[in-house]
Amino acid sequence: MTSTEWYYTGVTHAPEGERSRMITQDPDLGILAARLLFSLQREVFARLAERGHGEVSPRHGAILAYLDAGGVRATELARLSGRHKQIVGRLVDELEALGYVERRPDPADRRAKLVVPTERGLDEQRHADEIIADIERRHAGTIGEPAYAQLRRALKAITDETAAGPDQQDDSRSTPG
Amino acid sequence: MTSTEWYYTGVTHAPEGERSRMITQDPDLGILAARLLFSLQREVFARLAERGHGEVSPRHGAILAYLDAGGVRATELARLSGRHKQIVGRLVDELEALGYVERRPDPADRRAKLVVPTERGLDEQRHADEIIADIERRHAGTIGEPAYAQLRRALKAITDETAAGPDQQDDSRSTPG
DNA sequence: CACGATAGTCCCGATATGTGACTATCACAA
DNA sequence: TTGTGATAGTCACATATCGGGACTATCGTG
Repeated sequence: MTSTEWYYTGVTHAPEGERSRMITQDPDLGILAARLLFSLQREVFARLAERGHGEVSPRHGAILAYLDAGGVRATELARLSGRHKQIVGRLVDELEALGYVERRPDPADRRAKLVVPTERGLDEQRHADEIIADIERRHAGTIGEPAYAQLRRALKAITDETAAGPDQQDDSRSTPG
Repeated sequence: MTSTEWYYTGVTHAPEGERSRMITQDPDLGILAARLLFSLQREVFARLAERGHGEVSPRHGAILAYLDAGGVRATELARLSGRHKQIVGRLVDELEALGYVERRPDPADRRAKLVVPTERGLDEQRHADEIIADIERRHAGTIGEPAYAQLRRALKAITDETAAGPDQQDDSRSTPG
């Protein structure tokens, strides 16, 4: 989790000298999004560590989250995750060294290589999926199932409005899996 | 925007070879949070740049978001933003060089210094507030005012459950100020 | 007035990211 | 079948960013 940025607030007309307090009481959308993301990252990777996956960091989530058993090209991973292909290459190097993925030649294109999860990589994915599902269940318990379902729909609708790429920094550097 | 991490997905039981596609169709909470945060960051700082504040980055948001006219101690900013105090010190150095803040001695404690926004800093805050409010209005238009109000309440309720500090990376590196 | 804690800063090393260039291969068309 | 421009992946270098340790000044308490 190299969390890398902060945000702002839509607090309206805070009286002088009270801004920092108002922001903590009525945080803007950026702060809410950041808290949601980083708290999720913390918990997911802490729990992954307890389950034998202590060497992967949120950075690797950009790769792990989008792998599937059939293999995915690095370029595709870059597109999905919104990272530069050089960075994807490095992350794949690291994951390969840790035994989470393998590179195989793509039979359909000799320039390309498929990034394929190993059994360990698949295990990490399963654990990460479980952990996130568990967190989501907890949130559903906090605000109620219907409210949580609506929250997810609303987030999906809002985020579908915007696209993103390497120069648009879409991604979810937050997904571990 | 040095966005720095990605996340995972709670996709349940994706059939082999279909994971990456399912994730894009039904992204997990981490990916949703990341997209929300980074798209907001991109837009806020792009629009701030158009309004004469092109030299501040999302990193500075951790400071700018929590300043108020009365001044805030660096330690308090570190606590609010979840960054280490060394980093806060550096960000304040940068903002001071750019003319957004000043350091003044704290009359109540000769060890401490108050970080006080200059007129330029206050201008940035006002613009950032307006931009975020505008984005929030757009989102409300997309999913409806009541749904958006509920989204905000739900996010607040969920994020209030978790605290965060320098070693818990709460913050919202996303807020510009 | 001693003692432990706190505010802020400096220094250094570790981490992470971005850019440019390069090779191999592909797709398409003349 | 050969030439051309585009694409996949990688290497190397520069830059940005962060984290830990240590240090000074000051506080607060007994």
